[in-house]
Amino acid sequence: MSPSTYSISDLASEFDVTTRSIRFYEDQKLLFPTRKGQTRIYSGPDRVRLKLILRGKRLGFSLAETRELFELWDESTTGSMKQLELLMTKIQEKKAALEQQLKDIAMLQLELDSAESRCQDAMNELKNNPV
Amino acid sequence: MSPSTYSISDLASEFDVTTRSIRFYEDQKLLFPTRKGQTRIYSGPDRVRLKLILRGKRLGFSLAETRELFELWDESTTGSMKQLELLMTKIQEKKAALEQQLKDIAMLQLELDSAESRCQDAMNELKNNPV
DNA sequence: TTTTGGCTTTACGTTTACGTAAACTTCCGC
DNA sequence: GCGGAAGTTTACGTAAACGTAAAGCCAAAA
Repeated sequence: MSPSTYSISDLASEFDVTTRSIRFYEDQKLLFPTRKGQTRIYSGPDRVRLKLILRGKRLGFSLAETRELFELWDESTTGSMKQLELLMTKIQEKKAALEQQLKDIAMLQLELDSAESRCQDAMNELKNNPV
Repeated sequence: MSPSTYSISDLASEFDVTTRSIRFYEDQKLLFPTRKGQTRIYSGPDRVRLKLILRGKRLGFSLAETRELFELWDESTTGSMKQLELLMTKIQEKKAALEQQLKDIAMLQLELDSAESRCQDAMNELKNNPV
């Protein structure tokens, strides 16, 4: 079964990032591993956070954005109505941004498909009509 | 009907970017407007290029990546088989990257939906059970 | 004619997200 | 008990993508 704690290099190799990056995320208040002496110990939830950070990055989220979401989420457990409404707003914003991204991807896929077939045509032409 | 040429501020306002950015893209060999005296004149194809640059940016493409695709595409008209094959490879790579992005978005949408309903629950709870 | 608005170049500054090197501790196997 | 691997902190360096003056050209309006 999957372990319940991880070393920094465990996570680094699993997600293919450098330990430097992981420490940097901690520096930016995105991760809060516990310590055993000086050594960082990462829990299951820590690991999930890292996964979310990286997913966010692949989608163009800045670390600051991701941190803001984490903070709102964390505060929401103890939060006032105001806090909850703010969180809700941010969630809607991100959802809307993802919708826009889906559109962008769809457009780009069409263009790449078109480019692909033009490219294919050119290759066939070259085969049948060598210079 | 839509004009066939554009000033730099036309494009800047249409796409909501600064003229500084547009000039920077030119500096990075992504755009090649003609000149009337010193003033830049953008054609329809130039405008399309800018749109592609910005779409790429929203999807996390670096300017260098986008430029490489542009260059391969431009060279493909006069290109050898080698060139065409390289272009084809790059197109496949981008398509694969977009597929990954679709997965990331799907995952994140699920998580945001879940967060949204938890948030909604917490808000209802607060309404029915005020502190 | 002057001044205003938009364009230009040049160049240094800034933010984000790390890379990289130095110098140090801790533990593990031999 | 010693070397090496893996961890740590501190701190300067870097690439990308612009921001932000500074200083000047040029055409239309006042």
